[in-house]
Amino acid sequence: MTDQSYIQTLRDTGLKVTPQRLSVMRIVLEKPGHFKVEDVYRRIKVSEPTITLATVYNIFKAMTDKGILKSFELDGATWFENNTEVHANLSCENCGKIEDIEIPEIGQLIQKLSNGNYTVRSASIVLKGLCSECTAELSAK
Amino acid sequence: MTDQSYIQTLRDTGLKVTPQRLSVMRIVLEKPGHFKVEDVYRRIKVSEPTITLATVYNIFKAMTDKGILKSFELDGATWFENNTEVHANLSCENCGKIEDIEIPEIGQLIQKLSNGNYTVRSASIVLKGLCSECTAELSAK
DNA sequence: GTACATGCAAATTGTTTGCAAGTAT
DNA sequence: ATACTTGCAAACAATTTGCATGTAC
Repeated sequence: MTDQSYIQTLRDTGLKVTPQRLSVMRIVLEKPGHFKVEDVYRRIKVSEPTITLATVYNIFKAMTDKGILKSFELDGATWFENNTEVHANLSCENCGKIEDIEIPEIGQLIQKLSNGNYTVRSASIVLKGLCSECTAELSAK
Repeated sequence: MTDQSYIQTLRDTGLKVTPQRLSVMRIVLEKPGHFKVEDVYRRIKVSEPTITLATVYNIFKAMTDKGILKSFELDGATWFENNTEVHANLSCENCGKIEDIEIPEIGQLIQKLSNGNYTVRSASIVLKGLCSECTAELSAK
């Protein structure tokens, strides 16, 4: 991903282009991942010491409102991710990693709800257990 | 539900029977519902003024650990419910109500994950949108 | 020039902790 | 008798707010 594409995304969604937003985007849009505000803030602060936590909060909120990111809550904190498709996030109680699980059927089930008696605008599916790696490792013994 | 059944539940799960726990159970096990610690605390405090928020937190944690309740996070707070089956909670952005949605297939999908490459110990499915009532009302116009 | 974004400090909200005193078993 | 539970106050973590200054468009 290039800065040009980030700038395009901001323009497309009606957000102004600022160095702070580009800094955040370089971290959270570079590759699939899960991010906490505090962590991203600390990473950016190294090269841009004037940035504040409140600004990073603002940026995450703006990007989520515009559909660039998706958020979910886990253990008292908000996480952000660039995978905006309906999917499950599995939090591994062994290694701490968060793993995306694509479950195409779930997207369809939720779609079906929206065609029925409900209106569904967002879905957060958070699982706790063991990721694929830890499941394999611990059942191997 | 009777106090006797609550006492039984506590004994069965290895929790001691205390007046504070019974007070909480009378509220959260009486009928299907969704509860925040703070709200339950305030309701109990009327008749038992010595109870503290920390105690109510303790009780919810103990009951959830024992599988009597289930929890999920929504808009920065933890909610508890007595429906311990896998289901979705839909938070209505119009009326504020939280509605249970039973989706039998989802339980099976998650079961399937657990039989596959993952180990799933808990699942939290939180939807935002419009509840059945508000969906009907707003599409009627 | 105007509306939007940032930086900063302080406030707020939800939750946890440590510990002494009390109580269930 | 012992381990668990409660009450209380204080601490903590995550997030939000208000406002002056700064910047994108």
